[in-house]
Amino acid sequence: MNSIQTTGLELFYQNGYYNTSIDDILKKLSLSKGAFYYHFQSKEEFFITIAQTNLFRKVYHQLIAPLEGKEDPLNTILNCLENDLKRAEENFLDYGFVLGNFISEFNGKNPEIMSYLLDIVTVWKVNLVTLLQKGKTDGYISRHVDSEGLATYLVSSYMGIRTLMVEGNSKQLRYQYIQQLRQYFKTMDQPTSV
Amino acid sequence: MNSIQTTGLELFYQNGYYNTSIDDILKKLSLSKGAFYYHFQSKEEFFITIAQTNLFRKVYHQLIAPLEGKEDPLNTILNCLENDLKRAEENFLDYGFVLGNFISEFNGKNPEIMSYLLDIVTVWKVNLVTLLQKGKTDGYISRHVDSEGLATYLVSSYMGIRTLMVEGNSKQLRYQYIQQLRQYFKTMDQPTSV
DNA sequence: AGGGTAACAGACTTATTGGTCTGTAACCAA
DNA sequence: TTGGTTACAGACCAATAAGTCTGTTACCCT
Repeated sequence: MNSIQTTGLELFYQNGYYNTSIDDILKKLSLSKGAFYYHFQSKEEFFITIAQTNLFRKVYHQLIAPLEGKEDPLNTILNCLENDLKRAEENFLDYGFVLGNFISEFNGKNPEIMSYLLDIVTVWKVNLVTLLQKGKTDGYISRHVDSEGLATYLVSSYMGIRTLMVEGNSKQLRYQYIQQLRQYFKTMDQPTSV
Repeated sequence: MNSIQTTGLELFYQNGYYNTSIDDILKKLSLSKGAFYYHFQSKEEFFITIAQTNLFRKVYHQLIAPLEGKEDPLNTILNCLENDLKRAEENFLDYGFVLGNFISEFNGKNPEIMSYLLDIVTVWKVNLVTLLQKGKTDGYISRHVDSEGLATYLVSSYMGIRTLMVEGNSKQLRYQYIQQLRQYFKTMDQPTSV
């Protein structure tokens, strides 16, 4: 059932995987154990299903899709990240970056789940690299920029700022982060007149 | 007992707080429940003690102390971060950035513990800001640099890269991260000849 | 020596966990 | 109508959790 997955991701995100019981999810939906184990083999298989569908869809929708079909890569990336930070900020309760939270939770404990999570990161990064490369051939970005390195840097810094933003002054953090990124991007602009 | 705290932090770091039982810690030390509850009131109070002493000491030792008494701030910071990434890389099993892991684990679940963790982040950030400010007055850093913003950016990006480095190619990630940081820092250098 | 206390040992309690199993209501084809 | 399958309900089970409680050492002070 789709509602089980949706609620599952929601609670796993809020409380963490190990800290969320099947009963918690079922209670919220007024369902029984029988319902759950009819559709899923185990808690682990359940989470993997969620990761591959709901979680991936979420990341794609928020961080990859907004990049498609745009012209100026650096500004597009900047806007995409800023929008996502704003969305997190408006959320009364923000629990950090979903993907990042799960990665740090499963690291060293469940290699199989880890690989699925890191796959999602890879897809995100590959999309960034592709966009940056295209930006270079299109003359938006200076050719001496290391696309791979920049993508790594973007992903990591974004994961970090989302982790930090759980404290109070998320607005200021977002402003500072975007400002620094903008400053950095300036050094990579390829003046269109060249 | 100090060994309980040391082992406690070790296991909490490896498996997470909620996924580490008191028995796990005691089994590793061949101690009994009585020993633990004689020294600590509860698991929570135990962790808070660890956070305030062992965890803080660790962060201070690795990320703050190496900055003290140095001249050139940007290069000092760069070297400090690079050394810490190398140390993480050499660790056969790396479990990410201790502080970052705990922050994402306790977020939304235990506000009290969260505040202690965020305090440590603040101390780190304040030290960075102070160093950057000093760098400006000493003529190492251009005056138009936003120290607060840069510190935020450094902390967040470092937390993120440490989270990412748990996958296989940590060496490449470290290289890319440091390279990007170096590139960024170049734009802030104040030529000493000016 | 002996009384007292600090520093434990470990059995026990209660609550919660993931998972199993039997039962049952609704529906659909023949 | 009936037989069977789908989609659940919920009691039950074994394992594990944090925390309690009653001992029992070892040592210090007098």
